[in-house]
Amino acid sequence: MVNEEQKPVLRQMLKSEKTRAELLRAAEKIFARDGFEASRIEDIAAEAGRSRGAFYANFASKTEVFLTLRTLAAQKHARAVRERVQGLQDQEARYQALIGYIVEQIYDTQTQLLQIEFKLFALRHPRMQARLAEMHLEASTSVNRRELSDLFPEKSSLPAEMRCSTLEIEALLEGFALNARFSPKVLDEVSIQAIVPRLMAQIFSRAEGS
Amino acid sequence: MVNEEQKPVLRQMLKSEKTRAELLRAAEKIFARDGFEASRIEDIAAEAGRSRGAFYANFASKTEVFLTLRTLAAQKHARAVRERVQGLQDQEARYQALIGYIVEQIYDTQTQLLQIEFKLFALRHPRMQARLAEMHLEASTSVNRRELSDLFPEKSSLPAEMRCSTLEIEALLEGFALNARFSPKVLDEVSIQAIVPRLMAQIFSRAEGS
Amino acid sequence: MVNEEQKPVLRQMLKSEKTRAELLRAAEKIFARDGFEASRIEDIAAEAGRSRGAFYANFASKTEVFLTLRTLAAQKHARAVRERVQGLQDQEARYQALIGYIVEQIYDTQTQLLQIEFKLFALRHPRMQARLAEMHLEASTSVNRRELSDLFPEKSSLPAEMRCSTLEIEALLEGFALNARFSPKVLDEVSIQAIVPRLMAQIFSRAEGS
Amino acid sequence: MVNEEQKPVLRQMLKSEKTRAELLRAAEKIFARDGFEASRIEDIAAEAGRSRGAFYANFASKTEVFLTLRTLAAQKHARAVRERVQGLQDQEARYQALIGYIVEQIYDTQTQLLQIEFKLFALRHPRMQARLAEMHLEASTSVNRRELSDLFPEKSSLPAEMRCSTLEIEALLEGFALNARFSPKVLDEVSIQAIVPRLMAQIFSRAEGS
DNA sequence: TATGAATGAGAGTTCATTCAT
DNA sequence: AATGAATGAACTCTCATTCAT
Repeated sequence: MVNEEQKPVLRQMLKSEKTRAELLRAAEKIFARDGFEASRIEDIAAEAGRSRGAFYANFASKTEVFLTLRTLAAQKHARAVRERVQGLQDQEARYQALIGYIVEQIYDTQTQLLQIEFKLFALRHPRMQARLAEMHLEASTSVNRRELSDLFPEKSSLPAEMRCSTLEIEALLEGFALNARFSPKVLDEVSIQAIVPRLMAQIFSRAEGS
Repeated sequence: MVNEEQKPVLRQMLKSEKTRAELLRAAEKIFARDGFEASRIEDIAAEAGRSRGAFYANFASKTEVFLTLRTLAAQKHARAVRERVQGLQDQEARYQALIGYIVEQIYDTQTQLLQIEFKLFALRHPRMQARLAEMHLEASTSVNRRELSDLFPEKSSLPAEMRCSTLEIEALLEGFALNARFSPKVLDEVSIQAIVPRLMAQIFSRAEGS
Repeated sequence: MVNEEQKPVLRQMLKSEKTRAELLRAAEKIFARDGFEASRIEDIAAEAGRSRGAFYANFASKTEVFLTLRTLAAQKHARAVRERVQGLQDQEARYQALIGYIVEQIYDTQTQLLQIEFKLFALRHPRMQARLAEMHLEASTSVNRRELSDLFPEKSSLPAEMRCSTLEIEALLEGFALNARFSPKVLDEVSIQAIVPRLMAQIFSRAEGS
Repeated sequence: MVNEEQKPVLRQMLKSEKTRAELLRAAEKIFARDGFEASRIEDIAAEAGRSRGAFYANFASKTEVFLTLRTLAAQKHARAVRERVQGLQDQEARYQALIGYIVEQIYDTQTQLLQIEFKLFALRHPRMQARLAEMHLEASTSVNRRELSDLFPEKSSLPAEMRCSTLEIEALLEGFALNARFSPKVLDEVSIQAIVPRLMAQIFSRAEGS
């Protein structure tokens, strides 16, 4: 049987995939906790229950794992939007689902802090900046375009504007996530719920209450 | 005579004040450019035209100079607001002056990036976080309170809300400054002028056009 | 039947011999190219089209394969001398054949560089040095003794001198091979042909033209 | 007085020069003992009674200190030749002085092993090789040319040949030094004294005894 | 026997900080 | 106060070797 020979190899590959996945999860946590610069490979490896060597068997460098993480985050984001929006026939329902998802994002502080880290990283590595920004926007708007094209007909026809509103929303998310973490007592959930949806409405060109 | 001895001492003090000022200016630039972690004392000293020794003669550590910088920035911010607003009798004029100043701030990327760095620093040093957040808000709202108390009477009576809107504005400024630097082509000056004032209005008046 | 079981075993042994031979060839190339210290097991395995595991299935360590290589080189050298000299009845012809073989050796840079690496290795591992030097000379002079005893009758009776001239010749070969590789433009083939045979003659006959 | 201010600075510079000199001496010893690749910065620093940091305050890298060492060795060599030869009016005396110096060199095993290391380094770093070989020969023959031009009139007019004989002599020195260290019992001082001067004479185009 | 993921000691290098001047 | 040589801990990354398969 073919399985007789493939099984061990397959098991090894699965094991290795598990190590890689563990390392990615660990890296995400450590990067968000300590920031890119202050994160130590050893901490990432330890968090994953692996050794430094295992890290370097799976990633070429600290930079590589960081950027890999961003690509995966973009994919995850795309999947999440799709899941929320698909199946909803009503345009208003889809809009509300989208807004709901975005507001939720503020509370996923780890993700938002990583986004901030990623953008700081990009603008501090001028050689990569243009490429990274392009990749980031391509990933973000490709989701929006496919899933939300009919939701904002007047905008979807203008990719440039779509990219722009994507960044505007991200600006809100990142700014509020950072400040909520910085001063959770002052910028608490109640305050955020009170203001963010109204700001979002402005971005989506909808007057409040319309 | 006393002067015989004081003059050189005075000159020394002035010289040392100049060194300190140069180092602070340099630190601000380098921290904004490279981030707190990646900034090197040597680069700061070199940018100031001084040596590592001069740095340590004026500051106890990298952390100290960074935090000193924040205090100074808060004072500078207070002075700037005062200058813009004072002398304007008309309430609407003062409001416009304030809004104008805030929008301007987005383009002072160095300052906003430093604010982001500062907040990231705070939330990554849990022991200091509460104290740093308190200091930051005290400095920010003390300005607002004194200068703007009659401008937003209903708010100034509620320090908690004032602190909250301060953070909301900062969230906007930081989020937009970061993303404008990350992707200047997409989030250009035109886009920012189109959206930020409207978002600001939401925060201030809590109703568009009110 | 015995064959039922031996055949696969034999096949396995042949396969493993091939692997071992491939690894040895690869090791020789990599060691000569990069030097003992800088050579990586992974490079050797890759050059042999095998994996790290195959290497360790055949050799206990990097050191072991390196020393094994020297033993094989000595045997190969012995075989080569025998093939050149045997069957030549004329003493002068045998001398010329020998000189010819030695001069050829200079151009086998890989072999000479490995000899240099081997001797450097020996003198940097004091515990092994005496043993390695003894092995090396035993291998080298055993060839000479058997094959060349009647060629230099007065010398073959003095093993000590024979060992000495062996090292003298090796000194020439290694020195010239190294410098020819270091500066091939200056120490080119013409220069080498012009000088090395004359130097060799000095070592063999201990008098020019005798 | 000018000294009042210069003294401390001068003392610091001297101290720093001493550190650099100590490190160079230590590096020479360690490189010769362990080889370039196996030498550890920590060992060099410890041998110099300094820390790793002191090493990097004086040299950019392991490679840099190694190459610096070669330049210094070339200068030292030039000085030594000059000292031996200058003041000797008789051409034969100068020739003998030169030969004597060269033979002596064989016993300076540390220097010869470093030369071997240097050449191995060069041919394993193809990008630098041509430049290193050129530098090396320029340094070596510039000595010979100035000091020995009238000694070998027919050769000094042909720089190419001079470079060639330089390499030939180095080949001898390196080959014999290596093998003498490899097997000191067999290739002892007596054997070397018996053969090397005669080989040298061949290189200098002088029949033995002429 | 052979694979290659994983280990972990140890390498070169950096840099905040100290200290003699 | 200012210099800059020196320290040494800590970093990223490499690689000989081990081990489950």
